[in-house]
Amino acid sequence: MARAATTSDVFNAIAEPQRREILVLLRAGERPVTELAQELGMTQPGTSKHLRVLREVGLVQDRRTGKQRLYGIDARGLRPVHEWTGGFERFWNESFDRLDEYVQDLKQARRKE
Amino acid sequence: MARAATTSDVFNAIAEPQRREILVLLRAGERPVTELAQELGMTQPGTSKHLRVLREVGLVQDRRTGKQRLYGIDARGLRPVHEWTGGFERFWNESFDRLDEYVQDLKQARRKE
DNA sequence: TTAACGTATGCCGATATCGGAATATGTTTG
DNA sequence: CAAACATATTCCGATATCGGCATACGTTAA
Repeated sequence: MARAATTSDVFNAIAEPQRREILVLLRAGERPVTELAQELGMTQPGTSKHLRVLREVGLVQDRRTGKQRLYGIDARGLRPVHEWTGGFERFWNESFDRLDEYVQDLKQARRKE
Repeated sequence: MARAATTSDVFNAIAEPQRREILVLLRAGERPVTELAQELGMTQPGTSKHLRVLREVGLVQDRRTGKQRLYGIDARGLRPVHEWTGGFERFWNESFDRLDEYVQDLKQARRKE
């Protein structure tokens, strides 16, 4: 088995730097592929492929206007990622000393099992 | 070029479900590989490999106690991910109505093609 | 209809991934 | 030292990835 398909998982979809960059660019508004390609410094087909992945996990939407196809963001899918990482917030909010303390506590609790 | 090495990038490291599960398990306290392997339902070598990736991006630390090697979390590296996704917060904080409206607009524009 | 434009898809090569099995490394105990 | 235990590494196969290039598809305009 190789890695799970990027296509099915948001975590995987945003593991790609260029795709993250696309999302950042789209935050400023809808854009056609060609424009994105230019801003990313990559080819149009390459950009189209990244957009496809993002579309399949639901992070972008597209709509046609004449010959153009405008891509827009739908970042709701990022919320689970934000929340998941948020579940670790105490690990960077607590001071180092307190973190150590916490870890010590855990150790002790575990010993009692 | 294939995908960037999991080894150098936190986004990539947490793209793997099993690795995310490891982090969740470690949130409750330090654990040796064998225990993690059991809880994940995977082999010890397999688990060791995931731990290596997590260690290389700095999300876990290990320490020796006798024959055992205890793995503990160091989730500070997740902060950038949390913050990056936080940059899109307004897209899911905006009222559903407004978002819905937006989506309806997109659909309608599409029907007109 | 045909031409021109914008975009998507298909094929390819190089590489990385994940999991399994066997084995190597390292630590403690007798 | 040797045996037992805990963990890491290596090799492998099947598959997925990303980027480039050529080309197919779809829409508009002449």
